[in-house]
Amino acid sequence: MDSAINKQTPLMTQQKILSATLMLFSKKGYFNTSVRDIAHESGVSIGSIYHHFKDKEAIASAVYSNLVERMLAEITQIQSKHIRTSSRCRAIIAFLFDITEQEPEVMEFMLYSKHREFLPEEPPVCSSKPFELMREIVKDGMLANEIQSMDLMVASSCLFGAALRMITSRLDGVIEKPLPTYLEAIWTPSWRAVSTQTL
Amino acid sequence: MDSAINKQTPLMTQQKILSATLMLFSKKGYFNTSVRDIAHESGVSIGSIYHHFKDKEAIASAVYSNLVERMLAEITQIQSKHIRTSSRCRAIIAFLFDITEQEPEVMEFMLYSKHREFLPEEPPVCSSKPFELMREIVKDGMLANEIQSMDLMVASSCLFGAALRMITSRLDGVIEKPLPTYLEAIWTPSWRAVSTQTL
DNA sequence: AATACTAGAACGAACGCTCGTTCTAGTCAA
DNA sequence: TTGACTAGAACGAGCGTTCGTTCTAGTATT
Repeated sequence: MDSAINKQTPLMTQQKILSATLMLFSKKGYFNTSVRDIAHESGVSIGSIYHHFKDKEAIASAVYSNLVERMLAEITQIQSKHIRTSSRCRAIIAFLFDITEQEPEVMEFMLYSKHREFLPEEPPVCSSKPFELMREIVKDGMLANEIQSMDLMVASSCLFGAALRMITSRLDGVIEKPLPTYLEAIWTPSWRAVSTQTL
Repeated sequence: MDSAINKQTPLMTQQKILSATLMLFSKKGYFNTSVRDIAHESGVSIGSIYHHFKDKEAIASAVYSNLVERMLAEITQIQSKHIRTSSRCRAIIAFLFDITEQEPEVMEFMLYSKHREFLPEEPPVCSSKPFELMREIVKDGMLANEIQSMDLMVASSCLFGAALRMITSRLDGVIEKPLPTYLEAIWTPSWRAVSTQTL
């Protein structure tokens, strides 16, 4: 029981299913992707897919919560590595820009798909934990007097709205250069918008 | 022909179909709305629907281009009524906030649905005419030295990103108060982000 | 070591249902 | 009577899902 036997299959199969699903969903969307497509793309049979997941929605749900958890972990780490609010928020935007370039499917699926259409249970993205944490960070920034005191939602939108807009534009193919190119250009005015300091 | 007879049906039927469709699409999404649903909601029969529109996609396309055209007209008018860039942009945000409250379906459909999934031909929203016009206005603002000179996409994202984020948050039900309440709160930092003047 | 047994992972043909679309019949104004 | 319009039954394709089965590996028994 306690021996280190390598069972090759139980989690690996799930992973294959999940990553194929993320790819297909971000490329074609939930409704244009059939379970057969997932089977074909992942190399896992339909029967096996249904052995591991209750139904198509459960696959989507697993993909989604994996990504949310990963985002949360990353942002939590950023929070602990930086002290000043400005460094924290800047690092968050840098992270979001990087991941948009390296794994566009992730961002595509997180920001750009209407989860409510196929995950009726799930709350909207912007009330998910990572977004809540971002607002938490902004709130701390106000308490520390780094950010002007104002409505929390307003401040968060001002700080991250521009970056998020750049991300969706990039995913739409409206921006040609990689996002990290624009990090400074976006960060300076974003921070200027809410900072207590007049630059 | 030129008499004032009220033919009840020719355009009215199309309008009934289009407005029922907008309502259903924004509530349940394209794929969760069947043509039968549209028939039932609009009070127009399936046969009649297919008499007026080639297929389901054509209905979606008509809804979409109607909205885009309407937006464009509105923004064009704003452009001509205001001279300074700041007034123009502020008025655009005010308009977007108003329409979000009065006809949330419109904004829901324009901003929040993944058109590429069901309108493969259509370019993404942010390269549609209204958005282009908004960028045009920003560009003029830079030439007039009202807005700091920087990448056009960056400036537009900074100016409108926060407002757009507020809109999607409101549509998601994360914000309880009507958007126009926040107009000043959003506008001040948004403008501060890109203005040439240090406030 | 050889055998019998068990658990669960993998498989894909088949099912039933819903969808978009077509078809045929009917209505009404000119 | 004609032609634009309406109606809803009928059709067939494609979907998500189920099910009976086979395959694989680990375990217990001899």
